[in-house]
Amino acid sequence: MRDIIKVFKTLSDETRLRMLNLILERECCVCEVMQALEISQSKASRGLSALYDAGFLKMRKNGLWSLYSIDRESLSGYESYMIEAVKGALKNNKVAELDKERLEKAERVGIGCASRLEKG
Amino acid sequence: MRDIIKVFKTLSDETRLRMLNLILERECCVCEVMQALEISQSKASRGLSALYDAGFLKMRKNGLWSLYSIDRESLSGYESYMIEAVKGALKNNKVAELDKERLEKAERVGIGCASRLEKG
DNA sequence: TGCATAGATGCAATAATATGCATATAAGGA
DNA sequence: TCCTTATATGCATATTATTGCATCTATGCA
Repeated sequence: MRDIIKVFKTLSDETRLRMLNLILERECCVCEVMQALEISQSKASRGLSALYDAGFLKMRKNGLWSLYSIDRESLSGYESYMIEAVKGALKNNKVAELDKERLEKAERVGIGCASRLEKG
Repeated sequence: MRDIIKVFKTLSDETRLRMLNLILERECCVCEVMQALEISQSKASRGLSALYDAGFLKMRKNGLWSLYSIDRESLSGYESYMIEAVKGALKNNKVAELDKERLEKAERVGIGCASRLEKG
């Protein structure tokens, strides 16, 4: 029971939902999430680690950067579904769309940053 | 976005999960829920109305009794799935099983009480 | 070895939730 | 009309969550 409560608690916060939705686009580092969502560094870091603790995200380190992405392999069946539900709920949502637009334009703070890696 | 946050918030509480799980068995009145879960009357009433507000339950009045049941017809797709997830998560859970045992034995407080109606 | 940088975290303030107790409401029956 | 009973709710308090700020840690590079 604890696990499912943790999952629901983690998802019952707008910022964390927006983060999850954003990372469905692609792997992100903390600095990109904070820029895309226009939130503080500590808020971004804490939100991501909550999603990580609840089992939604995996993380890899690359130099100074922490790169978070959906943990597709380890998601339980119902967690996968929750993600779909979130995706559906944020489809065509203005806030979520702006988040994604800002992600495109996020400053590439350093070479280890997710988007920079992606573009070679 | 608000709706899904409300759904997640509502489900991120042990008492309310146990209530939902209990009502999956059958329609219940407030007094049965309080006996089955061994909680106070105000806690039972508030928990049920939260589940109602989030769209999981429907309610009908019968005399003095408020009878709550799963609102199968009006559930959105993802809400139905959440219910399945809760059901799965509480399967074989000791606490949840005790809740159901106590529901069987719940005192029939009056003729309008759900279980009494059911048994004719 | 020392500096710069990305991210994590302790602490304190604030906000949001949950809960008990007392009381209100509404319906049935005397 | 008054009394009883099941449920709902206002209020005060307790509990938990969120967040900013400052600071710490770990890594890379000069």
